[in-house]
Amino acid sequence: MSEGDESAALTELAKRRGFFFGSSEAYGGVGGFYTYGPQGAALKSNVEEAWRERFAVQEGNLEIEAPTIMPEPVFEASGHLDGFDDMLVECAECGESHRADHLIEDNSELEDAETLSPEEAAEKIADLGLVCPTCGADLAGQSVEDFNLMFETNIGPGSSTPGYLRPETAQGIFVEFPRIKEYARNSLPFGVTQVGRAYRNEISPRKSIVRTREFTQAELEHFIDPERDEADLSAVEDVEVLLYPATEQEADDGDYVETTIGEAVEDGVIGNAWLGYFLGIAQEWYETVGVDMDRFRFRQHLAGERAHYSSDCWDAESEVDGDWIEIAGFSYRSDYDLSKHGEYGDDDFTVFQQYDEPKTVERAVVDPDMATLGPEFGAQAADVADALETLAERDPDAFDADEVTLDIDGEEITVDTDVANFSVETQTEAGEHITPHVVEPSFGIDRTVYTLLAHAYETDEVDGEARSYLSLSPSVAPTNVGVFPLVSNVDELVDLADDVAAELRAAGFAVVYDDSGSIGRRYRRQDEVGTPFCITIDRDGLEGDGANTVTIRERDSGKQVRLPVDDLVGTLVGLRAGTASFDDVLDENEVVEA
RNA sequence: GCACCGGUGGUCUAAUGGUAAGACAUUGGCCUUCCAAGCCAAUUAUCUGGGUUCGAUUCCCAGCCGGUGCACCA
Repeated sequence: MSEGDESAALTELAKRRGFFFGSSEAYGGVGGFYTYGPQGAALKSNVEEAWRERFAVQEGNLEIEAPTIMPEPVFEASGHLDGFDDMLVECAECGESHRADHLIEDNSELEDAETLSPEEAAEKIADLGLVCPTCGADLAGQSVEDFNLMFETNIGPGSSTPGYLRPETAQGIFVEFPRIKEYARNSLPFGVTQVGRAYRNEISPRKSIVRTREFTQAELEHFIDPERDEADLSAVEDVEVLLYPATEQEADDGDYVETTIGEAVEDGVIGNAWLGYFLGIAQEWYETVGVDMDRFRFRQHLAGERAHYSSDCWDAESEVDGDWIEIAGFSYRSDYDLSKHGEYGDDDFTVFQQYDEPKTVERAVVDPDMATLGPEFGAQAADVADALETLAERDPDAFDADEVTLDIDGEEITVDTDVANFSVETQTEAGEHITPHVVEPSFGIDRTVYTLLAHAYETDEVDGEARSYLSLSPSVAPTNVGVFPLVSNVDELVDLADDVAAELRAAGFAVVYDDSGSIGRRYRRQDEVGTPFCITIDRDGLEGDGANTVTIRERDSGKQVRLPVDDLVGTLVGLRAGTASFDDVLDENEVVEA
């Protein structure tokens, strides 16, 4: 398939066969919002379930579900309120939009232009006589527009409690950390996952479901003690990956690095073992759900691309139509998020870590005699006591004298040393409070779905007829199996087909029953939505040696075998789980020639 | 948000200043039919608003939606 055709063909298929389509089309449509049709919703749900199974259940992590709307202070703490806010100025001549704060900072001494109001920024642009970097036209007089990528709303009546739709699911995890750490019995490391919607009021949504204004993320926040918790790479060290490190991206003849997780971590290509671990299990997971690993890579963020608090960051990228699209990000976020919420929020975002051996320390302490200080200093008494405490920590020798001198808001105050009740005590410290570091694998579910569809889209020829089909993995295919009576006007065939369909549904399979038109048309229909297996009930399955048998056809090869009805559920369970291949089924049963 | 291109049944296309053609799909019927078979019949469309005009799906303007490029992507 040539470049450019893939997404066009996919979009057409997606609309026609119910994977996804632009939403609210009856009202003219709205940019950046998509509705998943029946096939797409099932596929997406299967992908989410597969992610849960791997990243929550198998890893022993904790899944939560936080609200999509949170109050303003959450986003003040997270930095989204400021950092997500862009000031744009548009050139009247050529129509280019530029970051107003960047223009001002580049052309003046000002280093914090983003703190200016839009009006102030517009004035500044006029004062500095700034011109459009693209065409050189004067920008004076152009208005500066504030654009925040978060959707704003009001919580409750009135506008006193502004809230925002979360721009990423992660904040819900960070904000609830104080409760979750209790649940986790204050023991690091532990991981918390969340699968849910996030919202960004994108300036320009593009490429169907690749960049939308409402999307689904699956995020894992793995909390560790950076001093103690080391990643165990034994399960992933031999996993082969295609890496595109920052150094290679910057080099003139930069190339991919084919290596294993173990080697990449050892050589320092991947800067952090925890990131290496998650890259490894992500690589394997993507393969099981059906990403074409020849069109998949891990790309390291360039230094300028990374947030300042992140020491290393990798994206998982898939290739569609010649473009690489980011489908997951793996970031070492240090203690940035929890520290910020600890600073802004009321609760304790630290974890108490016990030392292996309790430490004995000598500590200078005071126990100020408030009965004396109170009457003497009145309202200042508490400040004096605090100052004594501070002094004891900083300069215990000061208490050797008869008097100590304190500096209270610039005022010199002298008190008798006795009043302080100074002593040096021997204390036992069992541990310390630390702010955990966070390793964040963050997956874009919609982009994963898009990749799976694009990578699964195939065309070939069967008996001279062109066909298109989706070679989706049986583990995520929206419909597991089609059930067809060969013809619809023979009661015995229809009855057995009904029974088979009911039995498979009872066993938990998504079944499509279809008795319309020719058998070939029914196969094509299922091929096109990626149904991996179709079961046909024919006359040979009703009588004689073949009584109570059916044929099962595999989507990609079109090959068929005949097998007893009683074996169906067991066979399909193995095929869906990936513990059996269709080749195994071909070996064990009578092959039906077309 | 800007620029360019586009918007006709479910889908893909055609045509037109005088209400729209085809293919595929879909539905019903015939047919004991294993890979989009055939025959008969049926259903379904000019993105929205304004303007020009006797008359606009067609021409003009604006908007919306989509594609591409720019910018943006914390």
